[in-house]
Formats: sequence, structure tokens, C-alpha cells
Amino acid sequence: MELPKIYSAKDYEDQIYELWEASGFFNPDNLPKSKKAFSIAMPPPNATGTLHIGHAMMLVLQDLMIRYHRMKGEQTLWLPGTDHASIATQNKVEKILEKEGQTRHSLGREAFLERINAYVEESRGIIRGQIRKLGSSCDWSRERYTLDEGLSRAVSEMFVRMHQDKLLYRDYRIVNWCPRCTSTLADDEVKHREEAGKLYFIKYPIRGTNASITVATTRPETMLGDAAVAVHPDDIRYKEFVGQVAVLPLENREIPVIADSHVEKDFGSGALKVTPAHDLNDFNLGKKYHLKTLKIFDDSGKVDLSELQKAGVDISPIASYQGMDRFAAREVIVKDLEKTGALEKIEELTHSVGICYRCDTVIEPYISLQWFVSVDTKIKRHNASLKELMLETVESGKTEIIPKRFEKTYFNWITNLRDWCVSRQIWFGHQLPVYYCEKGSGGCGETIVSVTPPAACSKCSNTALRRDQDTLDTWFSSGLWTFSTLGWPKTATEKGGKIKKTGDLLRFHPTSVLETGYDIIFFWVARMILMSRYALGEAPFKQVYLHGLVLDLNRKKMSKSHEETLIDPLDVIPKYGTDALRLSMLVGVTPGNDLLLNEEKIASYRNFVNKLWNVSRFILALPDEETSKKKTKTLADAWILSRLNRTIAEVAVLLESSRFSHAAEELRAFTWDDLADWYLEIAKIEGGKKWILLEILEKLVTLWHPFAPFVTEVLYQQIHPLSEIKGEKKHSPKLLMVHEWPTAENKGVVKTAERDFHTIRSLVQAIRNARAENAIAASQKIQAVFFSRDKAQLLTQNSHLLQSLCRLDFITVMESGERPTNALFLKVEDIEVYLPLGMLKIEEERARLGAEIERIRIFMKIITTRLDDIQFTQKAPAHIVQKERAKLAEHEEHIRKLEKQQKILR
RNA sequence: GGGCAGUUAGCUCAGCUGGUUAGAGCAUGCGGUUUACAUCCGCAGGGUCAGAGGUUCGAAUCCUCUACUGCCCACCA
Repeated sequence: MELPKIYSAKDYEDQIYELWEASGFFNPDNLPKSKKAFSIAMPPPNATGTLHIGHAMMLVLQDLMIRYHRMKGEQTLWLPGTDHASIATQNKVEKILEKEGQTRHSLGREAFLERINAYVEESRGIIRGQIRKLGSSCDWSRERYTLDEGLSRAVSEMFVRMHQDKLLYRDYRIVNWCPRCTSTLADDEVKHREEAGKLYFIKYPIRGTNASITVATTRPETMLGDAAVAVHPDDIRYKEFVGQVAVLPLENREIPVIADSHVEKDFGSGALKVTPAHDLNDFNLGKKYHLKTLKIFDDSGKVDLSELQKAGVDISPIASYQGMDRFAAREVIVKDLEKTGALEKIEELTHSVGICYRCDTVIEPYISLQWFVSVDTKIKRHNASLKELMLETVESGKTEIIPKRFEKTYFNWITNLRDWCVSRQIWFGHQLPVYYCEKGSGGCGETIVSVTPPAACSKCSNTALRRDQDTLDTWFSSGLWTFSTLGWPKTATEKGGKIKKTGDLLRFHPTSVLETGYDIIFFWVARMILMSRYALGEAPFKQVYLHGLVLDLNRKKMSKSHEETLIDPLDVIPKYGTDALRLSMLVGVTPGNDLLLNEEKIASYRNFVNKLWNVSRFILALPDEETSKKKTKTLADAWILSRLNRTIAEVAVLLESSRFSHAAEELRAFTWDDLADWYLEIAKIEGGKKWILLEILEKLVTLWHPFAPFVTEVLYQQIHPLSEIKGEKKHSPKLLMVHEWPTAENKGVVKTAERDFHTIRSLVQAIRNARAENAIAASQKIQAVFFSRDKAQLLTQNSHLLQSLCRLDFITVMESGERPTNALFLKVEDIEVYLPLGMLKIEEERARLGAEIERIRIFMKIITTRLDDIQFTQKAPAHIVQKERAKLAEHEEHIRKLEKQQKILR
């Protein structure tokens, strides 16, 4: 049972995980019964491939919470799964197809979906393995996938219910169109990027005059679809043109000049070209002034004049642009305008451009018929709109966001929220449960929304129904995640307006915590609150714990595009161990703040894990001793037990308040500073401590387990058989992961022991310091004389420690008497220490004492001025004043001793 | 344009409701094989807490302003 000198994580981890998984304790059904439940719905990783460092971050934090609560004896569920991630996954597979010279269209919808499913199946397998690698103790028996049968059913059900409640509607609106994905995007799926662009000034002649209005635009190509020129009503430059007709250059089409206060006089030329089909503002103007909405691009962003033609426009002057990409068209059109003299000038400007969050393509605003979720419609059942429900959930504290400042961000976003476009022109995902009875094919024009495909139209009995080809926004299904995974809608029945939950939904919903990155608060957190409040009337989670981004050395988000600084969890795990990686992501991290990660940091926690390993190794290798020969406790024993109890109590407080990093720091300080550096050294001196050390060790590995599960479980397996030798027949489970969480003993913290030990410790440190400063070789033993009236007994009782830890060969403890005349002088608390060094240089020592006196005088001065201030003595609380007085007295005493020592030196 | 954070030792960060001479880890320097660990041990150096003003007996901590950095949101073409 000899343990190796160095802990080699990779030799144990896989085996330990198997042990855990086989135990069945990941599943709450196998845990001891308890009234208290704790649950987390794991944010499902995208089914697009592999886990990155961001996933590691969430897994590590969640596993910490889960393990802690499980050890506290709660019914603990961590439900894992994967998200089909419609656009992201479809894009990924399309890229693979591209390499094979194929497109989704060349394959056809069905073959394409088969291809994606095969890909997803493979990547889900990889992801499962990777989640295990991090030690995640999630319940695999409850694993879900957003596109599996139950969840798909939940999605359709939700869609139908929302439609019944008139929260879903279909309309022509300006949407964010990604010409590369050939799909719409929700508002929050559009990123904005500052770009250097150009502002083109184009002259639009006024019919029947020699005058013209100059409009300014960044997108001159959209002029093909212009429907008006707009100016501000108060703009004296253009007042005379309002109501007249302008002639569109190149096309020679006539459009009205209108006045609207929306136009800003000071921007550009003060005149605006209005393109209702390709800009939201222009669309609104178009509605207001009944302008034509002329769409000029097809779904891949190429010029398409067919709609103009349908609208009766003579397209012959502009026919050459047909089929051009929008950016190519821009260049050609600018050139043509230049040729005809319509281009007045070009100005440089930086402006923000909307881009697709999945593929970085510039978004084309575009009129389109889509499905929307209304966020402002009052829902009868709730007597509130979705927006109001979302606000109320956080305002009322039904859901608490950690850190709190993100609540403001949340409120701000919700307040400005507009209707949510949920239909996507993507093949992969949940197809809309919508069926059209089309007039063109003999139907009545009815739209049927139904969970199961209807056989015939409910109105006209037409059987030739067409299902909507669109799929749903991926966030629609992930919005249901906390409850669709718990069996909804089957596990919730509604009676008389009240919802009755059963099964897992009753046990685990609302979930306890949602742990995720702050970058996903709008996409996901808000949508989950929306869905859960709507469907169940309750919050999806009681707490949201937000972590930050993982950044590299250059403070950039760690990603594949920065290969040099990338840390792949799967690369570092074999090298440093999962526990080291986990600790490096847990310690020194505050909620909501980004984390700077590099290999050095991981290496330092690898060192710590090894320290813990060696502490255990030392303890386990101590010779066995009989219980009956338990010695009476020494000061050091009382101190370390007191520190242990204090640590247990503090860690509990910190974990309960989600200050995980602080908890780990406390534990680290106890483990390394107190236990390893002091107590173990003392154990070597005092001996006979196996019994007490084993008790400490068992609690220690228990406390560390949620942070570093692997090494602690390995160590626990080593302690366990030994703990039985001591003859106590305590029922103890075989796995640390379900070991009872330690609680602080009532009388565990002994202040006198801590204070006395602190005195000894300070003495040792002062003497060590003196030795180092006077270059006394470590091997050289010296003498020491201690004078103390109050602590003489303490010093005598612990002289063995002083002797050994300071390398002293002879100790004298006196209450009073003649002070040595040729000795180095130190003062610790009220203890005088004299180190008679044969070769003491008297003048140098006298100078050192003088410098010391000066140093203390400075502090005294500060205190005296403070105490001389009547304001202070009158207004400050008595105990503070008292403290200052005591301090002053101590300084005075110290100086007296130093001066005395100066005199007697010879 | 609006909002939110941050600015503390060379680096990364703690510092809860204001109260000793502001802390930790890493890095640095010096000294160490003391039968757990050199992935280690001992000791040390290093900070006008971004700047200015205010509140207070007392401010890294509370308030105001300024500067710089980062992030989020936004339909100025």
C-alpha cells in the first residue's frame, strides 16, 4: 500500500470515474431519502463537436455545487444533455459537404437531415466522454437531447399553446436576414461590429427643375428599391421640394419627396433615401406614407429585379445588375453614378454593421413573412404579458441573479425587447407544427396549428395541406430545457387554472441553480424564464450563477482562432490532471468576472494536488498506534483541531453564499500553511499523532472533494481501511462522493489554544528571521534565553517545539532576572528573547536597535496625534479608542526594552 | 448615443456592513536534502490602493467629478 512520491492523476482518474458511475449515486433515486432536493439542468453543449475550455468552466462549477449538496445528503440531480443548435450544426455539416463538393440542396432535405443526424450522433458520443473526463457527476440515465421525441413533442405543444393564446402570429416584417445561412435571425442573434465605411452622397434631380436633392447613404445599392426621399419638415434647405417628385438616378423612376421629423438635419446631407423593403426605419416610413415596398435582393443577397417588375417598374435601365451580389452591385452602381455625374462625393465614416453571430456575414435587413412571438400581448391566464412575466420573475426575487449587477442588464434588455422572430429557413431543427390549406390548391386559406399532423382542413375538409417548411429558432426549444427534460407536458396537468406537477417535475422544478456564462443571459436565461413562467407559472430556477469568459494571456476570449494561447481541456488533463484544471478554474475566480488562464496557473494547482497527496502519504505511513494509548492533547493538537473546526465553519458559510473561490482559499491556507507547514512538522517532534491526523485527513479530503474529486477519492480509498483499524464501528459508505459533509463541532473553536499557538509561532518566526539576517548557518545550533512573566509556563511547556523548529540547543525560560549583556535582542508580544551569539558585533547591533526604535516611534507618533485629537476620543467608539491606547502602551514598553538593551550591550 | 464593470506589489487577483503598520498566489533575491513532497522548506524585498474634490474623529472601502481600459445594448441613413 505504499503510495508513490508523486501523484500521477492519469493513473487513477478514469478508473475512479467508472467506480462513481457504477455506484449509481449520480442518480438521485439511489441516494438516501431526503426531503430537500437540489437540481441543476446542465446547459446543453451544442451538438457540433467537442468541448472547449468554456464548457470545462461550467462543468467544474456545477459539479462543485452538485457534489457539495449531494454530500450534504440532499436529493441531488444534475441533468445532462445536448442541444441540436440548429444553425450552428447545419453550418458545420454544410462546411463538411462543401469539401465533398456537395450542398444541402444537391442532397435534398431528407438525405441532408440524415447526414446531420449521423454527425450529431457521433459528436454527442464524443461530448459524453469529455464531460466524464472532467469528473462531472451528472445523471446519465436522464440524459436528454433537444431533438429527441419527448422534447420535440414539448416544443410542438408549446407552439400550439402559444398560438391558442394569440402569442404567436405570422406577419410581413423587416427581419434580420443572413444571406449566407439563408435564414432569419432574432434581434439578439445579430452582433454589431464597428467598421470603416463610406457615406455616398447622391444627387436626385427634382422633376421639372434644374435643382436636385442630395441624399446620403452607406448602402447605395439599395437605391434600386427606393420609394421616396425624406427630409426634415423644418429644414429650410429642402422645404420647397417637399411634395415634389424626385427622379431616381440610373432607373429614372419617379418618387415623392416627403417630410418627416424622423430625419436628422445634421447627419449627412440632411436628406434620406427611403427603401422600405430593406431598412426598418424606412419600412416604418413606408407604412406611414403608403410607399411601395420594393424588394431587390433574393435570399442569398443577390440583386433580383423580379419584384420590381411585378410592381410595374420598367427595369430595362438597370437590368444589367440582375443576379449581382449586393457588394459587387454596390461597386458597379457607384461607378455608374459617377459616370452620369449623380455622385456628388464620398465621405469616410466608421459605423456599426450588423453581422450574423454564427457566420459573421453582414446582415441584410429584408422584408419577409415570418412567425413572431408577441411579448406585449396580455395573457389572460397570467393577466400579464410575457415581458411583464419576465420582469416580475427577477424583480420579485423568484429568481436571483449572481452577481446582482446583471439584474440591471437583464431589466434593460427585457424593457427594450421587441417581438421575437422564431421561424428559421433552416432544415435542421423542429419543423413548425403549422399546416396551410392553400387557396391555390383548392383550399380555403386556413392556417392550422396542431401537435399532430391534421388529416384534413378543419374548415373545408381539404386534405391537400402543406406543412410549413420552416424550423424553429433553436432557443425556442432550449427555453423549455428546465422542464421539458423533466417530462413536461406529461408531468403537468391543469385543473381549474391550477397546474399540478407530478414525477420529476414535482421533485426538481423549479431547479435550484442555473449556472452559465454571462454572454448567454439574453439568448437563453431570459427565454427560459419566459417559457417557464408561461407554461408552469413558476420560475425555471431560484438562482442564476453567472461565470465569466475564459481569457488567454492577451485578454482575448480563448478560442481556436488564437492557437498559440489556446488551452484545450483535453490536452491539459493528461498532463496536469483534472483536479489541477478544476482548481485553476475555481480558485481566484469571482462570479461574473472573466478568468485569465494559462498553463502556469494549472501547473501551480498540480503542485497543490501533489501537496495534498504527500500530506496524506505522510499521515498514512505513520506507524500505527493503539487507541488506548491516546496521549493528552498538546497545545499544537488543540490548535490544529480548533483551526480545522474554524475552517469547516467558514467553508460552510462561503459555499452557501456561492463564494466558491474563497472557500477554496480557506481550505488551501489550512491545508498548506497550518497543517503541512506547522502541524506535520510538530507531529514529527511530538510523535504519536496518527490517530488525530487520520481524523483531520478524513475531514480534509471530504472538504476538498467538491473541488478536486479525483485525488480526494483516491486518498479516501486509502484512509478507509485504516479508519476501521482504530476500532470504531461507524457506518461509513465506501465512496467519498456520498460521504457525509463535515460540520463544525460546537466547542470546536478554542480561542486560547489559537492565541497561545500564535505566540509560539511568532517566536519561531522571529528567531528564524534573526538567524537568516545574521547569516547563521542552518546547521548551527544556538542558544536562547526567554523572559516573560505571564507566558513562562507556556514557553516551558512548548520548549521542545522552540528548540526543534528554531534549531536551538539550549533554552532558558525566566520570569525575571539579569538580562544577558552580549546578546541579540528580540521582543515578541511581551516576551523578551535573547540570543547570545558569540560573534555579535556590538556597534552594528546597537545601530539595529536604534533603527528599530525609530521605526516604532513613527507608529507611535501616528497614534499619539490620533489620541490627542479630542474629536477622535469623543466620537470614535470606546473600544477603538481603547485599542489605540493599548497599542501605544505596547509601543512604549517595546522602546523601553530596546533602549535598555542598547545600554547593557557590551 | 445609452448602460455596466474595472483601475490595489513585476504579473494574476482578494479585501464582507469604513477602524492596527493594506493581504494571497505566482514571479524575484538570499539560504536550505530537517526519514511526506525540490511539483519542496525557511527568510526577505516590493504598494502615495488611477487622479482630484467631498462626507467622516477615521476612507482602498461611501459620494461627486476626471482620466484610462474592457464589455454590453442601440432602427442616425
